Amino acid sequence: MKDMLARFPGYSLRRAANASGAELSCRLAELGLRQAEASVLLVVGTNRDITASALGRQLDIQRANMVPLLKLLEAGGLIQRRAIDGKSQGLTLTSKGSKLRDQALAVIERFEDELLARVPAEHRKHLLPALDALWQDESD
Amino acid sequence: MKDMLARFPGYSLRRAANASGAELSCRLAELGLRQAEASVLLVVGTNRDITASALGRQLDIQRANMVPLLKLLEAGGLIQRRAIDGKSQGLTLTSKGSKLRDQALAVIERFEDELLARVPAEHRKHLLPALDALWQDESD
DNA sequence: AGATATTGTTATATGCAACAACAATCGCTA
DNA sequence: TAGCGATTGTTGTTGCATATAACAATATCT
Repeated sequence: MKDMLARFPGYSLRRAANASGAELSCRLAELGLRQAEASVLLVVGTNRDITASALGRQLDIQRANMVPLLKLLEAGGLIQRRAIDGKSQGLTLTSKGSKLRDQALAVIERFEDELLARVPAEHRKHLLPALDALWQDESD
Repeated sequence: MKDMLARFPGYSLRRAANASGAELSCRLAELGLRQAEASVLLVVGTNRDITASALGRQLDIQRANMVPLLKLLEAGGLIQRRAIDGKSQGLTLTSKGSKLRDQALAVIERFEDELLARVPAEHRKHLLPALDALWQDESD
């Protein structure tokens, strides 16, 4: 049965990420947000005037893919771009964006709590550090 | 910086899955396989004459999305379909498919070993059970 | 000042997954 | 056993996330 695949952490990782991702997407959709958009709101909210490409690096989203993302957020009146110099542009939340950010944060925190609650107590505190080791680069 | 997101297991889960998934895709590409295709080979290899929709259920792939996947594998001479009854069709690996399955398995096992090696020893054994709790349904 | 790197952008391609609809077939039950 | 409901394989379409290549404008380093 699932013998073949369930013993692979990598496979479990993919399935778990898909399952939980789908769930989170559902909940964020009620705010009219997708995951990538919500993550942008969160980061911009705590990093005033962060540059578009710095944001992309932090979220591991290619510069090119940030464009439609930011365009949409700007069109929705959630973020504001202002020129820092002739090349870069700083990002800020509008007040509308800031409110939505707070709502998104609440949704996400609730989601994360429930997610963690699903893992057996013995393993719970190990999950985050184990996951972090799989992607967090030593450098940054 | 990453303060905002790194404390969320769900976010870490997504990033870890993306990172490791990209890596695995790379390695499987050398065999001309994508992840979904490799997983089909593995499961069909251990479940002779499994039905297309049963396979989809096991891999959590919609019936509709199995079609092009299986079509490609069949066109590549890796699997064979034979009618079980007028409705269902059983899947089997061809000898070519079987060989490729073995290669894929070797690649995956190596990948999984290296993946696990990256997580600190204290957390290592907790990873799989913790992940499983996030998606494995109690039922099956 | 000039070579080099970075930034924002366009355009395009791929992989993966979701949904709706449909004809054919199977299986249960009334 | 006749028929109804569920299942199977399939088509077509959509959306989302991600990847790459190319480009003009600008900043930065030497």
